[in-house]
Amino acid sequence: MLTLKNKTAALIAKAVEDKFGAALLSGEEIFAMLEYPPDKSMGDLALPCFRLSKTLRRSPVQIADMLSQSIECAEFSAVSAINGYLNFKIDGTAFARRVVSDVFEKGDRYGSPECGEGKTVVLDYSSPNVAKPFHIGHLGTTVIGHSLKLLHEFAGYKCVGINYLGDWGTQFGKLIAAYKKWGDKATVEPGGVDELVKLYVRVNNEIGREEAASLEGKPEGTPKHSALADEARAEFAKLEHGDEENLALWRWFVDVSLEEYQRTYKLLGIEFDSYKGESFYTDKMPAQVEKLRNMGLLEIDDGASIVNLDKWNMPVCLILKSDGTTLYPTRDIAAAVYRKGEYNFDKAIYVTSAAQSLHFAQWFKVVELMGYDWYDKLVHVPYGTVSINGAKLATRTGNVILLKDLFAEAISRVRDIAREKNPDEEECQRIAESVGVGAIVFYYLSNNRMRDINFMMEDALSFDGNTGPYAQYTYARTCSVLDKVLSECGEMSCATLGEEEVELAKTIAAFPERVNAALSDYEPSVVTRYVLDLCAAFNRFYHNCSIANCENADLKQSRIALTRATKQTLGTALHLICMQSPEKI
RNA sequence: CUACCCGUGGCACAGCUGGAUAGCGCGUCAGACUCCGACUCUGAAGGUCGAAGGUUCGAAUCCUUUCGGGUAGGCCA
Repeated sequence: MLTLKNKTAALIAKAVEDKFGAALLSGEEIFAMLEYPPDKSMGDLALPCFRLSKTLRRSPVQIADMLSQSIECAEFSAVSAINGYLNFKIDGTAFARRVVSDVFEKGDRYGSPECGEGKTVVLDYSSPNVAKPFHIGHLGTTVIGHSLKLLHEFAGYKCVGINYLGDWGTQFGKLIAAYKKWGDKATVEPGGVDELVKLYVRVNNEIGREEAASLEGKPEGTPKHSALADEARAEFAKLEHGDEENLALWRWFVDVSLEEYQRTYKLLGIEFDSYKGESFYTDKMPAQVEKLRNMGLLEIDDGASIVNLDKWNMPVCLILKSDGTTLYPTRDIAAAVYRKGEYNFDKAIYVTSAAQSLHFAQWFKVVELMGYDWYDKLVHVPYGTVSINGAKLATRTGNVILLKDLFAEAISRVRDIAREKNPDEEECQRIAESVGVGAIVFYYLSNNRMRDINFMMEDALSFDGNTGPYAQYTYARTCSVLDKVLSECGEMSCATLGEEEVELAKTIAAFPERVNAALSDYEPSVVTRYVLDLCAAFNRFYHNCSIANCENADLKQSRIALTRATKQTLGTALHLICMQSPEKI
């Protein structure tokens, strides 16, 4: 459709020139004005002529009339003027033939914008905090981030997926202190992150209790105190100074956590190229702080070192605390500089909650002020917050869903259904994993990423309507039909096609521009919605047209070809939103 | 207080570089399997697009104001 749109725009531009003299409008201008009519009975492509009436000094109705008479093209079965709109109806059969052969020719590259050749993009996403539960709040960054990676890979970019682990900070002092007090290998080894979380919660509660006790009976304004908190600080200081015991414990905590996260990543089909977390950048920050200071960007305010961003209507960006220690933005800047050096990226994408938008705007600005000319290659991709069945996420009240539990639930539901049809236990498990996890991913990626998501358990796990299982089922159906006609090649014939077939071809043809939109808006949901459009078009076609049982031999070949093209396109589209496409369900 | 994001049928969401009767799913009601996998398809009911102004030939879409919800705002990340 894209190329047809181009061609149409050129044709119109020429017609305008013929009728009104001189080159009044360029093909690009016309291209931008072309749109898809709301109702297909009006046509397949339309040019509203209202805006042209000023430059062409005619009424829109007249313009449409005049142009309709002077445009001829084999691709169109009709060009008509209606109420100031110039409508084009394409020759469906010819169009479908072209689309399908295009799909066959490009294969799994069909739909790629091919705009990333020779370019590198670094994507920072998922990035869980070590020793903390990996819950539904992390689903957004993980799944949006990975989909963006797949989209960029599809476009030809070299991609580097970075899991910027939260593996450093005072919380490790607390954890180490807690472990030394109450923990042991025998519980943490099998218990994993859950055990670490228990220790962390316990140490925090204990510190809170000690602090409250320290205030009891004391006059107002007495600073609170906790011996355990002091201990935790001391443990972290030891860790920072390279104490071997603490370092070993820390590494172990990281490994235990990562091992567990990997299970979730594996279910999602995600692998990262780098796991360099916060700890990696600790020794890279001083150089950047020094640079800031030398450039005179740093101001001291209340003892803290800040960069003033008044001019850009933003609050100050904190670089160093009054005790001289670093902060989040400091580390992000150091990490960005390091990554630029390491990967020389053409784009660095950060997928985090929209709650961090200000933070990113601030440190991006600081990077610019530091004179790094690649500051405009930094992209923050925010997304809305998640609530569960209408209630806010809260670890304290227990209103959280761990990702591993959510997936386990989804998988078990699918497995129950799959068992009824499939006796092979191993295959059931495989299917259950891809369909169960796919249901959740699809549900999540259905929404515009900026919208706050209200995670409705029942909807997420549902199989009816616009769901992941529906999409995968449709894919499996294309496979199943093609299985029946294995021996036949299924090339487009000269048979005249009906409405459902042409509609399907048009939907297949729309894929490239949807991929383009998803890429330029950093919006995977565009692909998700495309998947639904394609499934709807195919199911309608499937319902109304016999494929394997079609009696007209020519028509049958065309229908098989359309089914092949659907399978190819749907498979690619599903892949782009982190979904597997099993051949059988 | 300031900034950003969101506000579309009962629910959950598309549509937003302005364009022809505002779409899809769930739910509700009514239909369709001697037929390639019914996790399917067809139809009906249901909306003053939060509200008010403005710009325009034309506004869910742009501007202003306003209401409601969310998030953030110097020593957390």
